[in-house]
Amino acid sequence: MKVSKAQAARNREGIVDAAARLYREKGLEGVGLAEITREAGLTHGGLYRHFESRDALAREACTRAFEWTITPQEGSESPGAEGACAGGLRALVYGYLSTFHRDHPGEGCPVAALAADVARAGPEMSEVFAQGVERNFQRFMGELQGDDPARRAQAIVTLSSMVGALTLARATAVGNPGLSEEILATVREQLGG
Amino acid sequence: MKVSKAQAARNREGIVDAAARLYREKGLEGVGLAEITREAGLTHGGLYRHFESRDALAREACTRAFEWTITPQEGSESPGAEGACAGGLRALVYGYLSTFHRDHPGEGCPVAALAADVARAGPEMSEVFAQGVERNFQRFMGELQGDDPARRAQAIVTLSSMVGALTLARATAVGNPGLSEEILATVREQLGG
DNA sequence: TGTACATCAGTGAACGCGCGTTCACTGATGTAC
DNA sequence: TGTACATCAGTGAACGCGCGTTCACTGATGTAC
Repeated sequence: MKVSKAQAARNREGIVDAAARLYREKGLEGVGLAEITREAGLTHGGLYRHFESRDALAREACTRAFEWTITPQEGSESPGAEGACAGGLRALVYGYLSTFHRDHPGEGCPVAALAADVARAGPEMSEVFAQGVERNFQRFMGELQGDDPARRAQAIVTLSSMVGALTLARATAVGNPGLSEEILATVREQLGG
Repeated sequence: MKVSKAQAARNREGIVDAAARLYREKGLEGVGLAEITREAGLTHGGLYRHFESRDALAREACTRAFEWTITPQEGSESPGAEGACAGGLRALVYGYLSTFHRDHPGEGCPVAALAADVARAGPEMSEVFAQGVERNFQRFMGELQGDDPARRAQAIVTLSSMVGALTLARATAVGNPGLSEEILATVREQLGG
């Protein structure tokens, strides 16, 4: 049956939200359209009223996932002995390299969850992704001090380390939990002081 | 038709080699058994004489991929002004964070290519992967100076940065080539001096 | 060394299954009068 | 404001396709005598 325009818009948002979460959890190749629409409380047939194709939905889901932001870890501000690290930055690093973030990719950083899939998903997806990455670099530069080119370099290096460490921690989490925790702890202490 | 034991062994190796390359190129979910056996010059039916299942082959392929080693980049030794970086290390970093490595995942680092897929592939695969990662940390520590716990920490941080930077560079390569090159250059100059 | 035959690596058709996509249909919405 | 009807979001069956896996079969290998 038909549905009000407002409800249709809400349904569309629900599909994008479900896709953004499921793709991060199971990978771009690991989820079908039936599962995504079911998660949004719909059936798969109506999906093409909203999206041209599976790839078009995946691109919107990727954009949506990039609206995610790191949750600063509470209690890691260390007001006394401040390391080689600006105030808010330490909490960001600790939040990103946390066991919770490692174990909840569906609500986490889209770069760590999707980058490898994106590299194989064609030019349009790569463009969407590159814009998200650039926006993250900009946002991260706001947290840093120093002159501009050096600030940007530091943002790139720090974010690369965080993405790499989280990726390694996830892949080793089940097979060698001690190693996984060691990677998280080592890199967050290095970056966060 | 039957085939000599020596030929059968060679065929088996060929399947594992093809799988190790194709999985790194297209992801664990992006290649079928038909394509892998075809690449090895065989048909798909006989695969189960050698491997219990698709997952068992994938595990062997992952082990095989971890036999890969970084090719040091020639001409990047910089014998005069040595940075904050040991001799052979600089060439390793420049080889890893090269455009060539970015564009040839099939013969490259299995961590950057497969980590995200491995995180979703179950406990046995995670164990295989964790062993490969640990072996890479050990190998990298051999290139570093300093006392042991610090050496290990440096190996973990450096490898995390390299994996993250290569992953980011690959995902953005088509959509924003300038950004992709900037990431590679920034991180290799930071790590390699 | 020669012969007879059991073994088994490899072939290719077939299976059930889930995928992305299409489409005839339903019925509440929203518009024209 | 009320009525008649066109619109179109959503349903669910159906499609062709490729997947992992199975299996009857082939015929060279390698062994027993």
